[in-house]
Amino acid sequence: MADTRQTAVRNNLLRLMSPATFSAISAHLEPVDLPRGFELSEPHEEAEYAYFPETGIASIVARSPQGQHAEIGIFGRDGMTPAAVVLDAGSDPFSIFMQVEGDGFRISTALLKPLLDQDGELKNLLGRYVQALSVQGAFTSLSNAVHHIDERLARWILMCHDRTDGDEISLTHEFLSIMLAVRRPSVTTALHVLEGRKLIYSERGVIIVRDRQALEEFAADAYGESEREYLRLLGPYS
Amino acid sequence: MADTRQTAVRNNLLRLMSPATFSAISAHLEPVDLPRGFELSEPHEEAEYAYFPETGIASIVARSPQGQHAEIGIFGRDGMTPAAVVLDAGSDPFSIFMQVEGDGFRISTALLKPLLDQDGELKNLLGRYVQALSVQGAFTSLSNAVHHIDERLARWILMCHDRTDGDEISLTHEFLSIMLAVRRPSVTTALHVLEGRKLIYSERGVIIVRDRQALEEFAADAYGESEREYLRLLGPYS
DNA sequence: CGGCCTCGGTACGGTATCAGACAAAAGGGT
DNA sequence: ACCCTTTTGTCTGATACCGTACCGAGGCCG
Repeated sequence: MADTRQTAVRNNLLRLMSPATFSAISAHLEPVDLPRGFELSEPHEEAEYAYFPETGIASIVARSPQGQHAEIGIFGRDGMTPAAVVLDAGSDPFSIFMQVEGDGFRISTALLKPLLDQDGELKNLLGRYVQALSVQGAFTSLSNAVHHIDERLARWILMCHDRTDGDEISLTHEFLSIMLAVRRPSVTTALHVLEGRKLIYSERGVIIVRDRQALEEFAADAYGESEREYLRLLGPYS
Repeated sequence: MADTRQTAVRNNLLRLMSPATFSAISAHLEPVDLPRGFELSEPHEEAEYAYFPETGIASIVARSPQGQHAEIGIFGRDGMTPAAVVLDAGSDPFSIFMQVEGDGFRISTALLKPLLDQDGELKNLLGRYVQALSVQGAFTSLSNAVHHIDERLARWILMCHDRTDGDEISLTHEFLSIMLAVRRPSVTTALHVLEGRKLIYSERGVIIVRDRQALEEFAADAYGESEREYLRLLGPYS
């Protein structure tokens, strides 16, 4: 996309690049559709492309040898993948896939890597994003350890809401149960709790945020720290 | 410590630096004692020094606004702190402190930063470590979500054992309960389980690994993934 | 030795969540 | 319109873990 203008993109990392860096990169950016379930990166495999979403939400999921899994982070227009390319690590052991469909840009990692090596400012920018992502993972870990399912669900809905345009998030209970690493019926009852408090509407295949602020109050201890860290490092993204 | 020879250090990251990089750094390394409880870095504060432990174990702990806390990672001679300096992030929101006393080296972050900026190889080395650390955090998160307390305890003992010289690890149940984010009596009973299976001895203030291999088998699904990732990125460290 | 403080063991009731199964409802395709 | 699949709601019993409290045991100090 040689003619993509930086002010027109929505991905926060692309927006934050210096004009010089952006023009060097944009020559190689291809727009891509990111349908639900699309694999941005597979565990232990070197990714061919780096992705910068414009819309939609991606999940990063860790899987244990015996097949247990849990989501350790999400990102949308606030981020990119793979972090491994920023850290000279080649691959990482996670599944990264689209959870809410969208679109974005991709660039071959073979092209991105040399750009990173010669452009310290770019490397620092993406480094700060990696920090934000890993802080998000850390607070997910804390939340998994100490918070109840309904609070974790509220946190998760808020994080998705931050990354979408409207108030609708379309996903099934089944899917949510994987993200939160709980039973599917536990999601159903937790959603009923949030609905009973008039924080959300819940319909088949879709959750609608009804009272964002009250939802934040409900999530209380579970939501906010990693968002503050992102803000400090990279500014607001919506 | 201008006369520190690279082959004599035990910290794996220092060992892996190129001789040129090491000699540039070693001029500024000061040896330091790291007593139990020593704060390597405080939340939201820019660290004055970077630390490279030679012995002992440090914990990285996240705290929620309401004061809940959980350990998200540990490191000893396999690592360093703060990761933030590698990622141009200034600070991070965690408490990092010595959990098992030891010693190591420190270098002023003001001196380390310019070295990182001009030495891409060094930045990549520490970048790979940051990846290893964040993978460790991710699997901690998974473990918090899906594994039982006794398995998580076994994992945790194994991770400490990897980073110490003998088979003894000295810490109290109280301390362990904070690390695992569980009640203190839950630690007591979980330790009894491991002891009953003859995997460890447990005495006042100290845990002794008795059958390392069986302990790994017990931890099974909880232990190993992040260790494999470290090995891939940075090799063995003991 | 006696006192004290830290640390570890145990007990009791309560509950969040699990495991598994089943049934009702909502769509989609032919 | 119908069937068939996907998604959601609900039930039943089990259990892992919690909050709290209390007591014994080990180590340290005068």
